[in-house]
Amino acid sequence: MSRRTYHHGNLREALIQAALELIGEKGHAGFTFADAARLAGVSPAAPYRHFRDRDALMADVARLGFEQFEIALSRAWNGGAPDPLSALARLGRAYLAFARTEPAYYSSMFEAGVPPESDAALVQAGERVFAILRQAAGALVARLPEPGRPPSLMIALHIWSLSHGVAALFGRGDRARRKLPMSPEDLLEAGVLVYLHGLGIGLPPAPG
Amino acid sequence: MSRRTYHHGNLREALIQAALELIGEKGHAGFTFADAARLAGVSPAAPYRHFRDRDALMADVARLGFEQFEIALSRAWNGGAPDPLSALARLGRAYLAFARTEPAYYSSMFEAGVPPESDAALVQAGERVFAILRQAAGALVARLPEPGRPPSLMIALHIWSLSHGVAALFGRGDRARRKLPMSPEDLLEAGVLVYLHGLGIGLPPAPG
DNA sequence: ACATGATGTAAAAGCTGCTTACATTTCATG
DNA sequence: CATGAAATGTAAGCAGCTTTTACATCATGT
Repeated sequence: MSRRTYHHGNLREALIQAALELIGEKGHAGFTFADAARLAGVSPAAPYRHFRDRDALMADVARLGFEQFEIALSRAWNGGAPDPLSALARLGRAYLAFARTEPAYYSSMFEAGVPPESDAALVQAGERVFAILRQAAGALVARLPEPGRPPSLMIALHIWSLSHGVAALFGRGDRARRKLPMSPEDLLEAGVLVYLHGLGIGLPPAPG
Repeated sequence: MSRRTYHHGNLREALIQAALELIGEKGHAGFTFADAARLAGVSPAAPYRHFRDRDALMADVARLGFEQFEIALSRAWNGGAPDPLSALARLGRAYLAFARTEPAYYSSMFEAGVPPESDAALVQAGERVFAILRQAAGALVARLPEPGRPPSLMIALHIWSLSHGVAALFGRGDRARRKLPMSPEDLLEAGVLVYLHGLGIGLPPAPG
């Protein structure tokens, strides 16, 4: 891991990777600028050439997390094909898969206390993620009769809240708050099906 | 705020109050053992007489948070009176009120990364909170016909997840992730009503 | 009264965050 | 090429936090 050249060559990326590794190991609290520098093989002052301070690195990790999240979710949604309901099921599983396989990203995005207004690119990345949920909600609601159709914004907020709740409480392996009698994926899918049935969308879910 | 006696008298409590104050101001990341000691008017080494380390203080704050949370929620549920649906609405508002008015407690409980298994009393306090939700779900499901009745554990998990999702994403004033066209309370209540309607409980919610 | 334990302080070692001054490399431009 | 500027890294240092150790002070029970 030691380098031969004076210049690292790609320190910015290396620091982000180091941050992800450390956050994944010890959580967002036990992540240290100096540790990231060590892991990248540079002096403790070098990171300041690429990030204003430790918080700026955290914010960048969160931004990248939202960008990866957007890729994963939009791929899962796949334009709503073949039908919105099965696409939504894929979307939910992709949401939980991201929280499980990328806990470092997820906690930097939602739990590290990064002030969203600190970085315009960060809020934009978050907006693009939400736009996917918004689009999915719109496709689902489109099958309801026009009058009395519930607002798709509210549906998107409900689905997002339920997904985040399941992911944050039960969706991260050992750090989950509770043992479940089912997988988080099944829990979320069942909840969304009940919710959609309450809206008049889809089939009544099989109980049990 | 300076004391006259050599011994503080109630340093343990004072440190917890100081921690809550500091976490409320700067978030769980920017909370410092030394700062809490300063705020309590003692030397930086004094807290170690009452807490093994900084994380132990965080864990105790989280435990107290769950205990306060239990009091607030059980009072709101009030045995399900006068009827489970309106009691559940109170419960939801109490959940969000706690997250809003006690953000320091809430973030120490759910976002600070306190390992739950570190303290048996902590997990027990969490269990007692969940027992309230479990009880509420049981009361709600009791009005459904016995065969095909959905498991109340699952319902409790869904309601908890939705509540936590709304609270974490939108329920903390300035630190909320997004501006909403409605209050978090209304968002949660609408979501729960749709969900319960999907289960066959309660009246169909008014759209809009 | 007085021994003992509980609770505080002082001092110090090791770490981190961050700044400043300096060293090395890369790169554009003539 | 040559060469100066910009980019990127290092070294050294200050301030603050965490934690430990040795010591000081107070409270309590017999």
